[in-house]
Amino acid sequence: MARVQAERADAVLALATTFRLHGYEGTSLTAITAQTGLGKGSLYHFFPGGKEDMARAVLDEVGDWFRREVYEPLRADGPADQRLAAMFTAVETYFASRHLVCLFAAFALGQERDRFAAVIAAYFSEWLDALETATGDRELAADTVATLQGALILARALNDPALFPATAARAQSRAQTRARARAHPPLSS
Amino acid sequence: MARVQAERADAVLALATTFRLHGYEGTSLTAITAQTGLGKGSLYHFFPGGKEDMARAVLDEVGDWFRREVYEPLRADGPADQRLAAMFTAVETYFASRHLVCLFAAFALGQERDRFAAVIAAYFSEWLDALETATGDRELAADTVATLQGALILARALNDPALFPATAARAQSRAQTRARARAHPPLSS
DNA sequence: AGATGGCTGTACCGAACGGTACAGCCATCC
DNA sequence: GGATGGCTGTACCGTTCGGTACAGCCATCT
Repeated sequence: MARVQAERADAVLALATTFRLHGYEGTSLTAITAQTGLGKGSLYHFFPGGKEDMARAVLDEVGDWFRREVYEPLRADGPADQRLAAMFTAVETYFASRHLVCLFAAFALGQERDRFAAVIAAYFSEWLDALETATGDRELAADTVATLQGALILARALNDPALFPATAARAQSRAQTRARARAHPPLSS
Repeated sequence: MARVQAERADAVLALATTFRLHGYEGTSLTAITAQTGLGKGSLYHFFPGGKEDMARAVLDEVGDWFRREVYEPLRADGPADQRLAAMFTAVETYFASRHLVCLFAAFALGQERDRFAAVIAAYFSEWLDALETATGDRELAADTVATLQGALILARALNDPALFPATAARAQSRAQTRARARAHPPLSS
């Protein structure tokens, strides 16, 4: 029993890499068997729904990770500066070891968006909500997430990994400055 | 003779829509024949290199458009405010009628990135260079392009088309403000 | 030791894939 | 009114696709 869940979880980790590198359409079952080391029989035992089932498991796993490591800290107690810093640290280390690809962004661009529309929208709107909770500014939240996502694309497109943390750092100080200004408004406002 | 080029150009336009909606891997020759109204024979007459040749023609066409309508105005004479405004107007109207998908971003995320790496990198680095020329600030250029690209993803993911122009408008005023500050630095700096 | 059942590899399926070959249509030009 | 050649539809190629069927291995439990 424990063996089952452990190996399925391992498979999900390997699947995440494959889907990240090749996208949904571009991921073939052959590539999956190579990456996971599992035969088709095992795959369809763990994921009766086939490829879509596998992708959904990966999206769920990633979504849970962000919920736990990114969104919750944003809603925690403490100064906004600290909560924002926690988010940026988590996000930067996450994508640095994930080939600078956000799975949800990749799925949002292709035709697979319709198939996974609900879970994709949930991922981003939860992120926006948590950031709005931390900063009190919905527009700032949108600008921040957009900058991060765009920086991932730029870093991939220019094949310049350092561009992501550099852009993220500027977005962080901008967000912290504006959140601070909002918490302690100047007299003129 | 004129007939040839005209029909190939028409095919490229139809191809752009197909690749935008389905990505490179997700675009089948069957879908292409349906969208363009051309049989495989005609397609392989116009594009001897097959699917990759078709995609490359589309990327070239889009790249030329941006070079002409976006990058050149950024390098033109006149106040930075005006050049930036021209860029944002062109970009917003462009993507609004293109399903809010940047073809180069979509290709940068998938496995097709390697195949088209050079032309993808050229598209973004030319954009950054032109923006740096207009604002004198490389980091501002990166932040601006990243915000625009991220806003496209957010708008697609949340299925909220209005999010793109709203985010773009904030990025525009931010860029104009900072470019203005750079041109007329305050005494403290 | 024997039975159970979760798990696995392999062979295979029909469909669709990207790509090729080629006969012929039909507007142009002499 | 031929002859030319750009262009087109169609049949077909080998390969790979996602998915299924199933026999059997082997750790567990009695």
